[in-house]
Amino acid sequence: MGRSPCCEKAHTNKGAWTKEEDDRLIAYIKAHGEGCWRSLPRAAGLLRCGKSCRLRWINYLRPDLKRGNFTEDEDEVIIKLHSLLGNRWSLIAGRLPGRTDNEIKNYWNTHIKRKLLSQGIDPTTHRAIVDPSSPATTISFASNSAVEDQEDRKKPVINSSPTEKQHLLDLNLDLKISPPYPVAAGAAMKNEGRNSVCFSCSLGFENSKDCRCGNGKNNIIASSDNSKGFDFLGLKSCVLDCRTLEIK
DNA sequence: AACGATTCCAACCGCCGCGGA
DNA sequence: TTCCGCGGCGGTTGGAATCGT
Repeated sequence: MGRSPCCEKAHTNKGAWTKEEDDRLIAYIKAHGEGCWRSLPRAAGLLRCGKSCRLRWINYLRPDLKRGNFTEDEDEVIIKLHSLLGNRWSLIAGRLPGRTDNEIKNYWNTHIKRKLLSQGIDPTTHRAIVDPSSPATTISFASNSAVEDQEDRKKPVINSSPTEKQHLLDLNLDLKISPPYPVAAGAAMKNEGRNSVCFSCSLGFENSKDCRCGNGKNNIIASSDNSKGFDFLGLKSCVLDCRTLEIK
């Protein structure tokens, strides 16, 4: 039994897309926009399954895609976000304009994994690979009360003292989203002068009466950075306030 | 030049969550 | 409340391109 296939497999092409198929897909989406992927192939005159069309469009044909090598900055952002989000490639891609989840996933598997391993960092846990014969070292992006400087807080903290090691050894980087502490959030906005958003806005409820940050349309305050899309989790600016995340 | 090994990435597969009936 | 269809996601694969011998 099981789920019915997403399309009639007997009459669909597979494998690499031809120039003609690309042109048809582009022309159709330009004329009608992205929409019902299931019916798109037939409407566009393509012998492809809807999923295949969607993938081709999103990963290759979309006009806003940035092609070419990843920059050092992008590398850093990917590593940082991966340490926080794990293999949530679509979330990571959402923070890198012009990059797709598939592209980032491939890049991670082919480049970054190797790069981290060569630096002695486990790409899965983002911890230093422990050599049983040497003292354990832990790398953590968790907020560190001993490091108050904002810039320093964004850098990984390498701990190798036995006491700190004990404390952080079982740190689980699985994250849980929780509302920011009102006072802390307010203070953060006031002190840091950056574009933080309240929990309502971070969830996309920018019209909510609960909006406290002023980014909502009910509280129109000039916001240069957030004019395009909202800053979910504060990751757009690559500044993730650990106070809004609870580390298990 | 030829061949095998390795790397890279586009595309596929199957599962999951959401929303509508 | 349950079922079903759909879109989206992450893991995996196949084959082209590149490299090394």
